[in-house]
Amino acid sequence: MYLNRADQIAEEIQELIFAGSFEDGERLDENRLSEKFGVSRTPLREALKKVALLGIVEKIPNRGVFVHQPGPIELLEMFEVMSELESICGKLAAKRISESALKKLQKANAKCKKAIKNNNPDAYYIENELFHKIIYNQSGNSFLEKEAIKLQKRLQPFRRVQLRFRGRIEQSMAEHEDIVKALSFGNSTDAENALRNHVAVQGDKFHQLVASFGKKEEYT
Amino acid sequence: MYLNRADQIAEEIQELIFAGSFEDGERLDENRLSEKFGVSRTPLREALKKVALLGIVEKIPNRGVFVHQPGPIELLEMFEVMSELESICGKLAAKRISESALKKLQKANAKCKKAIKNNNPDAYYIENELFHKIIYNQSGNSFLEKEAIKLQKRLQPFRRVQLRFRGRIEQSMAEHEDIVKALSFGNSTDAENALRNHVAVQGDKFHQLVASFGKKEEYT
DNA sequence: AGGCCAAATATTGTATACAATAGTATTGAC
DNA sequence: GTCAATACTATTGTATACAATATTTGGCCT
Repeated sequence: MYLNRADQIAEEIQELIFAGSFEDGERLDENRLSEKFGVSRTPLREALKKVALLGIVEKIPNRGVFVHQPGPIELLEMFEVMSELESICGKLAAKRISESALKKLQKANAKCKKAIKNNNPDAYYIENELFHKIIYNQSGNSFLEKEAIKLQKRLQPFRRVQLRFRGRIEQSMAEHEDIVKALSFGNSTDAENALRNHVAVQGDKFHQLVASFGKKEEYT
Repeated sequence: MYLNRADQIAEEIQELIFAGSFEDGERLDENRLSEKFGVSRTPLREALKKVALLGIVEKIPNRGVFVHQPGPIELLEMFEVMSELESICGKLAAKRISESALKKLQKANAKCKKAIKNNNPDAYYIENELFHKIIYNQSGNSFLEKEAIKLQKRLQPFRRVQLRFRGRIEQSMAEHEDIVKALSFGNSTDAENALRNHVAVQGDKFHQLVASFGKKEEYT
């Protein structure tokens, strides 16, 4: 998938925001950024437009674009939607998943386990992401799949923070097992609930998320 | 909410596509369109970028943007997601809806009825949209609300076609009653199911949608 | 001194000019 | 006559120049 310079820059700006390189509310100066990326304002503005439409920054006409790091409430809202989306994917996938996809899912899960044993968080994140993406894909609804991937990407940095909490990875793995079981049995109700619970921010997870808030940079 | 010319044009292009003014697969020529709208290519390109990111047209680098009218499969997929989103909104709203919102909901519903009695489809569409938007809003999740509104807007023209089928509007109204009832009783399970069913394309509605496909212009 | 209006400055929005890329047609060799 | 290479054309992508809008600063009046 080829990208022109403007789209490349859009990706890079996203990464920078996710990495916390900008203060909340900071204005993204077109001149400064165009100089930084070594391009003119035209492609840079296109990049900013893209980032704005993804909802990562806010664009105010004739004023500029301002980074908008989601606050705790907004994050909880996004996680609530994510958990419901995953739940739906699970519900549908339980009925529609193929044998080969089931095998791939088990493989990805095994790699997750291995990554934990090797104490390799980066590998875990990658395999975990794949695990979930397989489920999105097997929902048999490519529109749903795209939406889920979009939101997953946006929440990714916050999920990582969450998993740093003691015991969370182990719990997460146990939940994966339940999910795989439900999907292989074609039990859509179980799959639905297991996935909703797996992603939802409730109970301990709620406190962990709130506690970790604003401390992102400590864990990078 | 002020919009600059580029964003205005983006809206207009969307409308044109929804209205079926372009063939599926047709290339949106930048020069032609910029002349048509009386602006230069710069704001027009920004408009196209926006429309592309909304998923209404496909942009191929160095080739141009091509309109992509959703086919039956894609439509079914989008309706499936819409019905689930509405279902979630209903589930949450049942627990969170305020008294005043409930009143507004009943008011909107009454206006829907009135519109039918007066044989005024345009009024019905507007009030029906409001009815659903109140529920999105009362989900208490503004992120979910925004996503629901976005998809609602995209599916709007197709919903209209559907409602043209005999008996559909009456059935739709009866479903509204059930939804209001469930919400006023705070019954989240009923609200969830009623809304999913109300929006889902199943049974007769499936055949109607498929049958109506490609006949949009007959009903405008 | 404080507030308000106006000029200056900075920044976004748009137009035009130029560059790069993809698609098409023409010409030449076999 | 067909295929391929190359020049040509059309179209998108980017840079720069200009216009419009918002913000800031400085001066004036009260």
